[in-house]
Amino acid sequence: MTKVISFNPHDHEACTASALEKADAYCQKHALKFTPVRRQVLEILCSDHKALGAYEILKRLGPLGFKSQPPVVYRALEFLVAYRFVHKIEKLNAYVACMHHDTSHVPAFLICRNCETVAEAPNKEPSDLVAQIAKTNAFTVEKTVYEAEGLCVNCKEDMADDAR
Amino acid sequence: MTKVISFNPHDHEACTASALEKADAYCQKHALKFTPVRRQVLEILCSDHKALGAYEILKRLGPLGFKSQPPVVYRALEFLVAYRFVHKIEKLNAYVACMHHDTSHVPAFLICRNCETVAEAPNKEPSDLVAQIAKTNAFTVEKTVYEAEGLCVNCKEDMADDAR
DNA sequence: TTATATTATGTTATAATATAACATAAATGA
DNA sequence: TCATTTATGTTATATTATAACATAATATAA
Repeated sequence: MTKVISFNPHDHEACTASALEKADAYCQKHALKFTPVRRQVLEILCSDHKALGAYEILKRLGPLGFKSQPPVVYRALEFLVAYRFVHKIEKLNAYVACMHHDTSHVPAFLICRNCETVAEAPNKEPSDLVAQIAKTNAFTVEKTVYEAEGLCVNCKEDMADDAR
Repeated sequence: MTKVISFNPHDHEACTASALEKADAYCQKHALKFTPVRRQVLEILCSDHKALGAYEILKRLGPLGFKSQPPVVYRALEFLVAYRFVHKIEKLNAYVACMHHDTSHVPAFLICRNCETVAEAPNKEPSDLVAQIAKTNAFTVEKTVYEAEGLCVNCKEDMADDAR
């Protein structure tokens, strides 16, 4: 189990560029239309490892020359979520760019309640727990939501510092 | 790992009575006010193993003599969720009565997209997956959301029958 | 027991999230 | 080119949730 990128220093330009390139390539390959709004929404979501609400994204689309009615952003999100370029964080009713589009993964997230960073787990296995329960009960799992909210290591350290 | 109650035939009267009794006892013991609205909301949620939206609950409160402004139900839910008598299903923005209040458990759910039944896992351990990621990243987990959506065994059988 | 504080409820208004429905335009396919 | 599908434009509205302030009920302390 390796470390998540979001809580650690990294070349964020490269991280964004990579996500966009991968999406570009995937859409090309599968004849999907990576239209300007769709690309821009993904780019906005890549700008930071935070989950953004649909209306926050919409607000940022405006100055970039896009229309700003809700369906504009919800349609783009629908596309991006359908093809897994973006995940919805159910706990927050908000959206994050996917960090591992190249693998068929079971997304799982760590959400820091302090800095609001959302980290996507770098794993590929489904949760043992849920998989077991499903199996025992002959339940066919189609979609999963695995989200843990708490404090990331950076915020814990900051809080410890403040207490001094 | 034992089977969940919700997808299997069971004495639902007893199941409801037990949930209410446990809540009663717990509130008594901890000097919590299990007021009429709070009790009624729990009873409504116990009526079936489905998740109900706040406004659906509100609609059912009306005929029972309760006020029907949103804060009425949201406050009751806030109490019930805080003390774990009820869980929120984030995927559905809806609420279910807790089936295992006697244990300090990590709630995990199986949601049937066909019959809408929500089953709470009868386990007590956190998800291995999320626990591992959290540990690797020194992340302190405070709340978790584990939800799997799919088809329950009953609905799968029904569909197989229909196809014949 | 009266004063005070706390907790719960009543009530109005509104914020935040999401979709329906129908129109037009652009791209694709026959 | 005509027909079909897919994407976008636009208006309206549905759904979920909370803020803010008032009153009432209950608990606590003097």
